Amino acid sequence: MENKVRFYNTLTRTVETVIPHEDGKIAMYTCGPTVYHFAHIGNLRSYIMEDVLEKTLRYVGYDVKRVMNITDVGHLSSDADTGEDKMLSGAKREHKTVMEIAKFYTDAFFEDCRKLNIRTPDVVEPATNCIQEFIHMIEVLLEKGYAYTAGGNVYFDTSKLDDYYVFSSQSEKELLVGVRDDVEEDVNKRNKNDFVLWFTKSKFEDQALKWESPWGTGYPGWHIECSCISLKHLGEYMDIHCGGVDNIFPHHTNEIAQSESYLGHRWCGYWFHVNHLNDKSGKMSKSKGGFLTVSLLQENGYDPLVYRMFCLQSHYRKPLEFSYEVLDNMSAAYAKLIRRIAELPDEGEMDETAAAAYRARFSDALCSDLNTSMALTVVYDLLKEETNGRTKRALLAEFDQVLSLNLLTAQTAAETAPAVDAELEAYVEEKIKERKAAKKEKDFAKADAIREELAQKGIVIKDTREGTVWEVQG
RNA sequence: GGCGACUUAGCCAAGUGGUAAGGCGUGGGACUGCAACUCCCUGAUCGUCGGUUCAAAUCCGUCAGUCGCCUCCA
Repeated sequence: MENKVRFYNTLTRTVETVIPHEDGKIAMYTCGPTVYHFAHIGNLRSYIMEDVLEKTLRYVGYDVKRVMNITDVGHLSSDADTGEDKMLSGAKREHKTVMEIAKFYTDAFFEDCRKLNIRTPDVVEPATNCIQEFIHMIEVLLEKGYAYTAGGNVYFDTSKLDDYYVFSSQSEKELLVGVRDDVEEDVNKRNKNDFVLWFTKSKFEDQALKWESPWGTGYPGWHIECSCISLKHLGEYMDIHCGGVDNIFPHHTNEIAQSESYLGHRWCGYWFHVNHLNDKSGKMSKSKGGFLTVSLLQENGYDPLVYRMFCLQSHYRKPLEFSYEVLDNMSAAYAKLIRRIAELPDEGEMDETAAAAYRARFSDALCSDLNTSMALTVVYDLLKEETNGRTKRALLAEFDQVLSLNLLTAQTAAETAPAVDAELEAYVEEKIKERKAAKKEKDFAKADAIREELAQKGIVIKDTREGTVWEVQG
């Protein structure tokens, strides 16, 4: 039953069944955040979908070990040695040290993840913890002839590989360097796609983080960290490597080049890439600025889980366009869903026949290239199913292990309303009593006046079958 | 210029050869003094043109549009 999770493998460009290197276990790696600024909701889309993948694997019975790095050094705005380090510019912007910046934004990242019910990976490793490992790998690459030094830096020699462009059918000839105006070409490179493994030449006035190395004092290139950190914690064979589609080239391409050259054998068999969240003007990007964060959504009154649901109702390989209109749509859908579930009576005998059928449908949806939209449909179908509330609740709790939408534990609007003091409560209860009397005497004008009076104070009343209820509008 | 993805009702979206799931919204109805909640009903032939096939949203080709990558990016 385990070997049935299928998803699109960027390496083979087909949907494949995952067959792990070690039976029953999955070694999974995720490129973590660059902690020079807040993660925006587009970044978080990837982490949400990867979270669903991880939980799906666990749901069907795999023992998953997941590792994530934190890029706290070496991420230049350009791969030439003239680019400014993003950590450094973040520190300058906020008048803090690089380490303070890293700490602050790492914490902020995991706080966002917590709000979105994204599980923290089993291992989280900052790049700055692994400098010795980076140096070791670079030494081996130099020994094996896959790397060379030039102009003070160490470069990976892409011409030593038969198949550098593993993810596409592009050839070196077809790739243009400098199609964008702002890219500076590094004259030290032997081949246009060679990339830096170690920098010693730094033009930054205050490069805060530097380490001794056989090539001089300096700092690592961007790609080396993911190779080393994954090897350190997951060993020589990794099953699934995840990230956003924009990492396919050059980052993941370079990781493969380094890792397989270092190891001398095939490294990772399955590559899972999540497509971008766009807004009307195109890709939401950290470097473009003006991006949306989870905190901003909350300030605008949205439950972060509404955003999670927004992501789940789409497919991870499709570009998804963000708009407040669609988020409002989802907000209504989520509130309604939670309310319906909250009303399910916890009664009856567990209906095993129905449960088995729904379990099968649910896991089939997720195992079919992570069809989260279909998984949500299974939830809706279950709510409509002719079976008892206890069975539905039990299944929903189970499905929520993967969906993580707080299906049963989310609070309805009434429950999240601000607390009211006793005085206000007495006042409202009195008014409701007055209104009830007015209604009894068919004095609807007075009844409506009382309702309006309360509404002015932000109190909304509703006549339900069980009597009049009220809540303070948050 | 090269590579790649996407295009299904007002919006989101499933569906990979046999005559279109689901959600939100809209409209109508039931309930309610009214309203809200809830419940019921309500909608598309699948970007264009052409081909393959007994049969295509589903396969092939074409055109168009949108988006992404090509050393900042999830």
